[in-house]
Amino acid sequence: MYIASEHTAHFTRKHAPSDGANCLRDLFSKQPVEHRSGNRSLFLEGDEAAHVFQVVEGTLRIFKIISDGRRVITGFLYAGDIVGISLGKRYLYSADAVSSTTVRRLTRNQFDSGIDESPRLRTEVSALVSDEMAAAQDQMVLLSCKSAEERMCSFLLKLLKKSELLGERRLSIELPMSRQDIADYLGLTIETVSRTITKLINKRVLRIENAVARHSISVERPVLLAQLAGDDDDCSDMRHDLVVQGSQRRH
Amino acid sequence: MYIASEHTAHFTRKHAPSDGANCLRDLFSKQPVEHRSGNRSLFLEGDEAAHVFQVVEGTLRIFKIISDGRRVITGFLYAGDIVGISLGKRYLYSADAVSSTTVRRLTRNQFDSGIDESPRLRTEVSALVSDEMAAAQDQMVLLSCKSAEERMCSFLLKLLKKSELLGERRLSIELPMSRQDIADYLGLTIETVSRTITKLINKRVLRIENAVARHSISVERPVLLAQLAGDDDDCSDMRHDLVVQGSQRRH
DNA sequence: GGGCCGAAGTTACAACCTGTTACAATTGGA
DNA sequence: TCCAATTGTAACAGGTTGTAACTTCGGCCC
Repeated sequence: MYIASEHTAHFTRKHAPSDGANCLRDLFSKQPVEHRSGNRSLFLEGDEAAHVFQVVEGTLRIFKIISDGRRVITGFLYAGDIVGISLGKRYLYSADAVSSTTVRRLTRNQFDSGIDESPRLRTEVSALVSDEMAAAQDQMVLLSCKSAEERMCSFLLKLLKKSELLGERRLSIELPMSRQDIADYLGLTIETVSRTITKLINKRVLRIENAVARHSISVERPVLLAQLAGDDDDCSDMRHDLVVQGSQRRH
Repeated sequence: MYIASEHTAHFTRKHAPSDGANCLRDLFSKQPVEHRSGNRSLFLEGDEAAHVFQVVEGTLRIFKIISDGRRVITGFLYAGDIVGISLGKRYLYSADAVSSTTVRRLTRNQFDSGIDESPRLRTEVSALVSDEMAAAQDQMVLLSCKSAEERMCSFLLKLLKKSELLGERRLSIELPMSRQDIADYLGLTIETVSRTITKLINKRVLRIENAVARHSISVERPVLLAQLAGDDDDCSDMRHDLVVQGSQRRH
């Protein structure tokens, strides 16, 4: 199972103790780094889940190919994230590098025996799996009933928050993946992604950095972006009052 | 976290040993059964994850309420399934009963100490979590790029397979949930669900049982149903050849 | 350096699916 | 029986997609 960044990647870094294997990061630290270019995949859906990977640098793409050849990207992984904690025997999805990427790997046995020794690591793994599940749920909500614009804004907002966590001061987003990748992740077509970005630029929400063409975007109005994303954190305020039967219309 | 039925529920039943706590089912067996009618929920999203539940009979509904009041159902749970193995501190979603339902419950502590004692139970929990993740991935694929008809057929096919596992001989499906529930689960509107079912009846794929109105459906042409569902198990055959960049159109 | 070429991205327009709205039909309980 | 809730049907509108252009970018060769 891949790990859905956010809190977790952050978490992994923050609690870094001196040595031993007090956090998952330490487990990987002695492994050699491997380099991956765009086309060779780390593993394929259905392969025996022999390894667990940690992203050192770059971006990974987690995806499934369905019967008619279409691709569904179920997640992206960034530096610090861990992938392959698939508790089953086989990977549930394929993984390859979006751009030039370096990873470390542990065999399943190394990983399992590593976490067996330490209750602390077990807790960390549990937290990672839980985060991954939460990310999957959020993605289901996004795909269930958000418009193209809401999806695009949610996606950008997530990237923005991530770059803020990493200590970026400017409101700029690096998009290592292609428009096609974004489309396959958000359940849209490449044209809709393009059109939506253009619309957001016209609304003065975004601005294209002249630098690296269209893979660097600056956010002019982050507040508007958050509003357009439309996920006010699933309204954990208005809970106990209305757990009514039907939902409103519009999907 | 809820557990996504299929193999798992089956698994839980099959390996039932004599006594002790050799499988998760045994952990629950001594707990008293509780009855739930439609409106009182088991727990709400954001609540402290204090309990783990096992469905004894009936059907549960797992859902989130988003900011504008819409409801997204992320899963249904049937007899034998386990819900609430949320490894985090709080539930990721709400749960209530679709129809009259009975459950057993363990406190988080009871559950945790139960599985801590037995490596076998830990393995079982891992498998359940893995299955849950697989179900979430499948749902993402469904919501990403399937048409209304494909979604409806996938849903019915899943229920059909479940009833076959339980030893049903006739090709009939019981739908305990309402059309609105199905709509919120498949990311459609109630009208589209209605239209699609009507279309499938006209195609002689389905037939309405005159009995319990529209909550009992018989499948006339299961093969066609499977074809229309369009998930040829994510084409695990055509793997190693084309892991190409872009996907085809149509989402 | 200049020009050709392909890949990636953008834009325009028509077509289609689904959501919206409104109303009818059926069911089940008061 | 009436009434309310659920479900089914139909016409319409709207957003997203599909198709097909065009533009931009980057690499390659001369």
